[in-house]
Amino acid sequence: MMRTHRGGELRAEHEGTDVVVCGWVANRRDHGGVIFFDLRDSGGVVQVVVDPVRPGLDLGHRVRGEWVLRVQGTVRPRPEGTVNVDMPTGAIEVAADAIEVLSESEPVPFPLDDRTEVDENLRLRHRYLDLRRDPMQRNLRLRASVNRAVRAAMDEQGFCEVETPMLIASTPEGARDFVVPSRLKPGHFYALPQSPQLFKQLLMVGGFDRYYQLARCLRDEDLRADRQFEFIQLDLEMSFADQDDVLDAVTRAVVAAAAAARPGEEVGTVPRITWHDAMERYGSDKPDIRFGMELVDLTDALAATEFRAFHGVDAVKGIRVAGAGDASRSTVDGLVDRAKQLGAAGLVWMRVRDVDGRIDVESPVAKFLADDERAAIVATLQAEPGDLVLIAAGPRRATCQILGQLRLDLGRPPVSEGLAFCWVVDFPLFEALGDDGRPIPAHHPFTMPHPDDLDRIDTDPLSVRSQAYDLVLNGWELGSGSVRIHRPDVQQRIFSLLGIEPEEAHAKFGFLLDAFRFGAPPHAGFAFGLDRIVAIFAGEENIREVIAFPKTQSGGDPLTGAPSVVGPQQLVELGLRVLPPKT
RNA sequence: GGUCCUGUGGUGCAGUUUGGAGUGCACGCCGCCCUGUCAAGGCGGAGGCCGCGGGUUCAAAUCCCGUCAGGACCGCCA
Repeated sequence: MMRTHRGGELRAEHEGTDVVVCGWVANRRDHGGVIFFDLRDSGGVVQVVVDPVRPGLDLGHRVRGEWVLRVQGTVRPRPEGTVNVDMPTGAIEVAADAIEVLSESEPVPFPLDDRTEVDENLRLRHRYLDLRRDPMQRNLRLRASVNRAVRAAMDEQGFCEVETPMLIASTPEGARDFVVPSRLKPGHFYALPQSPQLFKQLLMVGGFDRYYQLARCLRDEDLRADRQFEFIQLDLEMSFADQDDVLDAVTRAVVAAAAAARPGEEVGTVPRITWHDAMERYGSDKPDIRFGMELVDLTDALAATEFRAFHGVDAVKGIRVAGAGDASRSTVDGLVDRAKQLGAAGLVWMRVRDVDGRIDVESPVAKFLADDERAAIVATLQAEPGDLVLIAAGPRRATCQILGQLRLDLGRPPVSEGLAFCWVVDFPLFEALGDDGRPIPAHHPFTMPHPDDLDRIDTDPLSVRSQAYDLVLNGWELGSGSVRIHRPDVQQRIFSLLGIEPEEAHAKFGFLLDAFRFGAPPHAGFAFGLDRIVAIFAGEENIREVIAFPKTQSGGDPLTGAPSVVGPQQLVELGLRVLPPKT
């Protein structure tokens, strides 16, 4: 037997026990007459005491950081006054009787303690060392417990886990596909799945009325702090289910995940907000509802104003920054610049003041506003002396989004603080009209329109809501889903509206449309990103911190050197020829 | 495709604004000393293509141009 215990799990109750522990030397303190090692294993760190004059133990002087040791010894209480209350194992130590060096180590290229912020490129090049560090150990173990909780929650609700293929046909919709050349059919390619979307709908037709999968998804788009080429989604689909059923099932899964990751932190009921309200109140379709500072509509209050910037515009909206009335001129000028950079024509700021018992505002534009208009602004925003008020005017959507961004700039807490899930429902079916006048789907073309809006689909498509919904946590979009169209006639209407000819539809999605001819159940589904939810649970701003072997922003892996060139023979076999680089 | 930030012994930083000898701090590494430390301590030592290339200059870590790498963001991500 290699070991009897994990050293990091030894406690006072083990006193007197003969143990064998294995691990890495996290630190050594060689006093000459006595040597201490901090031995690290997956359970934590335990102190090993070595008396180097004992036979066989003089090698203790030679031992260095990150050597792998097997230590046989006795667990004993630490002497009076040497207990370390900061360590879980601090009450005891392992008195070594024998030490076996299992593996030596060169000096490591960066410290493995968690006090030092190490260059990320260096961390990734030696990810196997980085993984030894406490934050990575914690994050990946947290991730595993989230996976476990999610699976348990899905199993409990009667979902059946089904794997779907990684090598599939490319469809031109959506993100850029990763493609894989076919050897047996040169000139033909597989695509790696952007999501199991079509397969899970086929599973519904196939009678698996509750499917889920921790699905690996791949999209060849530029990387970000919250986006990698490949990522994991909890993907699910339900037959004979409506939007409420899906929201309920997903809520149970994320609440279970939160309970596993953040025990003792109450998630509560997950609120629902319509897309329209999210845009109006937060200026975003992924509202961070952990804090207030909501957008307030001032259009009506200023309907009669003669102030040019507010006159005759689509919308005037404001936010109240509580207590920021003492912001310096350079600070507010910075906010104006920020707003302009975001596309605003300008930004009006007002310091709310108490003038002889009367609340009024101090602002460069105060003189252009009537007394009752200034009063209306203060009243509508419920502003108080000492507050700063920011007002933007212009096209409604843009104005909301600009103020929404300022709201985040000014008030957003660190992402790790608190857990505020919310559902955003009633998304518009179409995002906008394309250059050809055709509506552009906001989700995907299988999304069921809202039944109340169906009659406007031809006359006023942009006003049509869909049965699509997003899940948001602390202002991060975790995922989205929808009720699907399962009736060929409705699907045909949507396709023709989008300008997709029957032949084209058949070429792209023929297998799904065929399947729907043979008794397709009504179904709905969802998918949310595990990397993102785990990152937030872990208090990380960056999903690379919860992925064992992530890619850099330029899509490379400094550890393995991917992507790399392949040999000519490999290309020949695949029927490929590489073009010379563009000059 | 674009904007911005960063790149200095093994590591983390300062130095760059205002050009003047590779100058400094902390950690690590090597050697010696040391019996209760836990970021051990003391003494001594080694270690540099200032990312790379070009330019300006009497002189460049420092200014300019380009390039590479990492990061943040825009575009992109149905």
